[in-house]
Amino acid sequence: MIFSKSTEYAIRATMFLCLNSSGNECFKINTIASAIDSPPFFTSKILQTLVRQNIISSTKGPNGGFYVDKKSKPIILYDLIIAVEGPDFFDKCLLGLSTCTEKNPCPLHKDFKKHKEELKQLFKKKSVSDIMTENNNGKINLKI
Amino acid sequence: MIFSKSTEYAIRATMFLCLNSSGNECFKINTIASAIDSPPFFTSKILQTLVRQNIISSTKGPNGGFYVDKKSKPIILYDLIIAVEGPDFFDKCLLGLSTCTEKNPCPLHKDFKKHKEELKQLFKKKSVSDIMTENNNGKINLKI
DNA sequence: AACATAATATGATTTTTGTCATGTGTGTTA
DNA sequence: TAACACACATGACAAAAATCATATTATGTT
Repeated sequence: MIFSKSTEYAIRATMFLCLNSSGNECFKINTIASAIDSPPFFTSKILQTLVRQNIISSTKGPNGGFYVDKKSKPIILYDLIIAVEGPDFFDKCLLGLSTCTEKNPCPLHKDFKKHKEELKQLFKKKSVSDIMTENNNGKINLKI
Repeated sequence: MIFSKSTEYAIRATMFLCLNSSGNECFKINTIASAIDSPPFFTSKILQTLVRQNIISSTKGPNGGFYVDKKSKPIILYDLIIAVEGPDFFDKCLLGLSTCTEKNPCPLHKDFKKHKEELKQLFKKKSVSDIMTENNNGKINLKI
């Protein structure tokens, strides 16, 4: 609805990693992609940008793959989202106006501001691990 | 942020029409497009789909153009949005899962539901004219 | 040394966005 | 009333961006 496919894949893949990593094990891209029903090569590219931005980690070679470092700080959803969508994602104007500011707002600015801020805060306060433990009852749904 | 360019243009153009129509006057596409800083031919196509869906009106010939019928029922933002984005726009899964339902939710479903519903209600209760009168103080900002 | 896997670069496909040419109806005017 | 001009309607086309696929390279493991 509001995210690009790239971001959808990024979130679902990271969720898969957080869900299945008890220690520091790796998952190769084919395992991840088939677990979340995504195109492997495309997903691989997205995960590589996450690695470059230190959101997740990877190692090459046999038994290599992508992983999350359980010991390092948790992955905040907001950071994950803007890593793919760009840093100003949550500050864009609803009507696409670059001139839209607090002083010179677009007609929808006032009405939308509250909701935008709430959404931003939701994603800022929740980590991917938080989400996974919240959903710990029953099977986790990550497939199309 | 959450809308396509098509929807952005549709909303801005409709706002322009509501703002400038006291009686039943017409505005040709070049007037509209330059008022909202949008590509004229592309905008024209979008407005034509709005006409087909009875959201706005149009007439051909000299002094023709697009217009809003002030006497008919107000244009609800929700209707305008789904006229362009499609009827299921506000019901799509955040993670892009078609299997995501209340019984079988995606991991973000519960957290996002409230916000999605609030957004939906916001757009359902406001008409374009409402928005324009709300912003009646100062110049209305519809340009890029 | 052989192999497995991510990293990188390149290209193909699809969707979105934007342009152009022509058709169609409406009003004006001679 | 017939010719003409005007503006939307329609469909074909073009460009750009997003999505997806392939081939090659680099790197770490065994």
